[in-house]
Amino acid sequence: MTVPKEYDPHIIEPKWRDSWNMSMYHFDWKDKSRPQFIIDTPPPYPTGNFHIGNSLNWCYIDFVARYKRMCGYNVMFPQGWDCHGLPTEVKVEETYGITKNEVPREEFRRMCRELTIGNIEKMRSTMLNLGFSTDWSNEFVTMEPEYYSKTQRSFRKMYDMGRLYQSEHPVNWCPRCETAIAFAEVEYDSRETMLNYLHFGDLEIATTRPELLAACVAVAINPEDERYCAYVGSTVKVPLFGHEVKVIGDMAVDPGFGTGVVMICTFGDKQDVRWWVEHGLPLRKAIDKNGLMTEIAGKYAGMTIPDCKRAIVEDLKKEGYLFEQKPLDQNVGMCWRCDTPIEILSERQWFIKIDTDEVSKASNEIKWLPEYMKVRLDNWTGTMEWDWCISRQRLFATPIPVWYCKHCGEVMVAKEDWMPVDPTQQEPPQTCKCGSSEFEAEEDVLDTWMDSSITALHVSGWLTDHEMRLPTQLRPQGHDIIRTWAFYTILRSMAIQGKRPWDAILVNGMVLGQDGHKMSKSLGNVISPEEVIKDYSADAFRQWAAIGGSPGSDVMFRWKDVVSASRFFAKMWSIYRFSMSHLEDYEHDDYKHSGPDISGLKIVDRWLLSNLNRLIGSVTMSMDNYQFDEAFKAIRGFTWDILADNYIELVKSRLYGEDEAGKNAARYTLYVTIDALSRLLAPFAPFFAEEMFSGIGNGSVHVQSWPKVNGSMIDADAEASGEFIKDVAGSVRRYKSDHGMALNAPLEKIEIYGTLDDITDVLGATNSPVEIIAGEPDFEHVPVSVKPNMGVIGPKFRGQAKAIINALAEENPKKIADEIVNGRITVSVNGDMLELDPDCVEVEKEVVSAGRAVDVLDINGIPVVIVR
RNA sequence: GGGCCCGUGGUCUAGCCGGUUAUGACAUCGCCUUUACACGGCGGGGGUCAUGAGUUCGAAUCUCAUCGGGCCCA
Repeated sequence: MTVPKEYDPHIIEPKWRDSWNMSMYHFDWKDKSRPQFIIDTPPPYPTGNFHIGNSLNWCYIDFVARYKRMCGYNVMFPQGWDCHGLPTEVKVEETYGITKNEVPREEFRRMCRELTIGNIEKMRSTMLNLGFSTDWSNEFVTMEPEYYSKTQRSFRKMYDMGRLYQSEHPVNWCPRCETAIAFAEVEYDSRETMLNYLHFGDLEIATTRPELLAACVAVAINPEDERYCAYVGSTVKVPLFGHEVKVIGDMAVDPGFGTGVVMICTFGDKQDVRWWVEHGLPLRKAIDKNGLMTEIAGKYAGMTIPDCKRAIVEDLKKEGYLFEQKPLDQNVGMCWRCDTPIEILSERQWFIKIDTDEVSKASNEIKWLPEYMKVRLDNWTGTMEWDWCISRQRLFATPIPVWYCKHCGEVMVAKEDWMPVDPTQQEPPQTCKCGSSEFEAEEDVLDTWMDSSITALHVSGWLTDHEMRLPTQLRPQGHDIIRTWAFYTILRSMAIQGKRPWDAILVNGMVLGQDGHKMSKSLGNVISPEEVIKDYSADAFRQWAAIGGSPGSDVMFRWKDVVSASRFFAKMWSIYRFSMSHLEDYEHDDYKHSGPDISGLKIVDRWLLSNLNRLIGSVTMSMDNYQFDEAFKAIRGFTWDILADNYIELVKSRLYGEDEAGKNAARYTLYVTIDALSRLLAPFAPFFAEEMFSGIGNGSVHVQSWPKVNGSMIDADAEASGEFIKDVAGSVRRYKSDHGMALNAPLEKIEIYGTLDDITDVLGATNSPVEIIAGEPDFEHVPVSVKPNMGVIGPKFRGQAKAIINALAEENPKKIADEIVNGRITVSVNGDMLELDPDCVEVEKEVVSAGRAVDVLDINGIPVVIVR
């Protein structure tokens, strides 16, 4: 087999991508013999761009999926698409130059669908290029009836459980998107606003929202504030509007803020809502759904909020109410989609009751990776005040399956067997209790988190003929959506099935640009995975993902990491090419059937195989702990430092030599190592590993088993001897280098004063005669210093340790060295004689040559004499 | 204001339930074309492990404080 000199990923990667039979990654619903490993893959929003952040997360998922499959699990790595939502609506409006109200509802939804289908296609292509082992037989698309009927059925089920209700309640409202949004969708940003001081009846208040004067329903003071406590119970007149409001006392009022008097409006902020509820205040709606002032704002009616604010401030000044203005830094809640400041409006909405105890209980059963991410969920659940508002006033989303009877107003929630259903297009198939068959459709739609919070249920086979497989094994996701997707999924899984959705959650970090900042178009630091594939390779990108940082931490994208990844593949390829040139006519089946003849292996072979088995052990452990960076670094270290830089150099003479037994031992070792490495690399570099494995094995590497540690090959003696040979070869190489000699130049003789059974590879590697000599050489080792071994002395002598160290420093090294030979060291500590074990110290010796024309190398205390 | 994470050579990073000379990558400098690889090999320089205090025989590692950075929330 001829292996090309250079590895060209632009040929190899498309070759495998196009020839792989993806059915090898399918989950087997019927198989009960293998343990299941179901991944609750995040369904990305189909923007048409599978970006680098997605890619990092998917690399992690793919590492796990491929690893678990090789370990014998029945793995499901499904792929979903979370289609519904505002961005698509906005994009459609932009693309066609329309607004959603200008075309029929169904037409608008069709446009959204089409855009989404095209976007999914683009993202799928990137995913295939990145080599993900997606199970496409378990793909789901939330806008398809098959999926959203499940969303609707979940609505019905939770309605029947009494966990869903409709109510007029204050909600966060985005005036631009004209929809209610959940708290999870509110982002905060600090902005400078003006704090306005107003004469307010006999009182003085400070407010940042003078435009809400029309909505003022009370004035509050702290009852312990002596300046104002007498006013509690009285009424004051609202400036400009003239209506009378009560003065109430509430401990939540901060006497130190502003004047210590605050006006309560319906609603300026969340605190207003709390007061409104606690004190049973009336409701005055001054802002409508479009963000315009209502009738109660009198002459300001119809104005936008900022216009109204300006006009009212102007009038307050004119009328002499406003006596001071101070700038104030304030955190403003904004819509996460469009950054418009949100308002709190009271509207009739659908809500899901939140049971935080239930969520906490499930969260405690789930293994969080990294563990500290759990705190984020706990903090969120601990501060929830309102239920989850699930209705939205948009179009492209799952319809709320509800009608209202026109006669008696009764709510008719669709039955499960009517679903999927769009109440705006269909009439209920039965009449109302009151006998009427005239209904009004619910036009609101569901929050998209209602779709995506049942992914775990969906992939587990919920509402199908398959056996239910909940809990799934792994939820991989970003830390930015812990309070949304993770929270809602747990809530829904517990409510509907009474089970935790997953055994473990693996939280990935965000990808930062080369400059250390979050990737964003405005900073111009965005890199697409397709770019990386084009310039380097998918495997190199995947290696960056593996090695760039431990899961959970934010990872910087750096081109040089991709470059060094490509270099590793170049190196590995070169090793592979070298190995294959020696394995051409090699019949590895002999070894396969009868097992390796260990006795035929040389020390260096056993040293390598011992290290290989240790590698397998450590990589397996890292993979089990989702420590991909550790795993890959270990593979890289073994390959480069042990296999390439040392083993191959040491066995070259055997491989090119005449001794068949020695040659075969090296070939066997190379074969086993290449085989194991291709399997270890398979989860990380599926293309490269496949190419490698195709040269030595049958079938795809991705259906092979994960290598197992062969304990009998782990041999500390072989490791020590092998290490020694490696060190001798290395030292001699360095010696030649230092003395300006060619590295293959022969030396007259090398004398090793120690024990070594097999000198074959030392001979080969040094290209010089080697003699093993028992006993001491004709030069002296002079002990020059004694180094205390703190790891032994510390725990043993505790408080005395320091005194012993000092005492040892005083002693004559020669005396200590002599005592070590006798097995007991005595040392005088503060006048007392103490006995120490020899392992308490290390004696450093200096070699003094006895007049021969030689150079002496000291290798781990063993003298090696070089005769030139 | 509260919570979480982090601060290690020029840059990024490992180590962090205390114990040899603090890991590796990139960068840098010197030497080397040796029959897998110059996208390579060998070697060198470069760190008060943010600062200060404490616990301890011993601290990058544990505790507290300070400073700085990031994230989540109010």
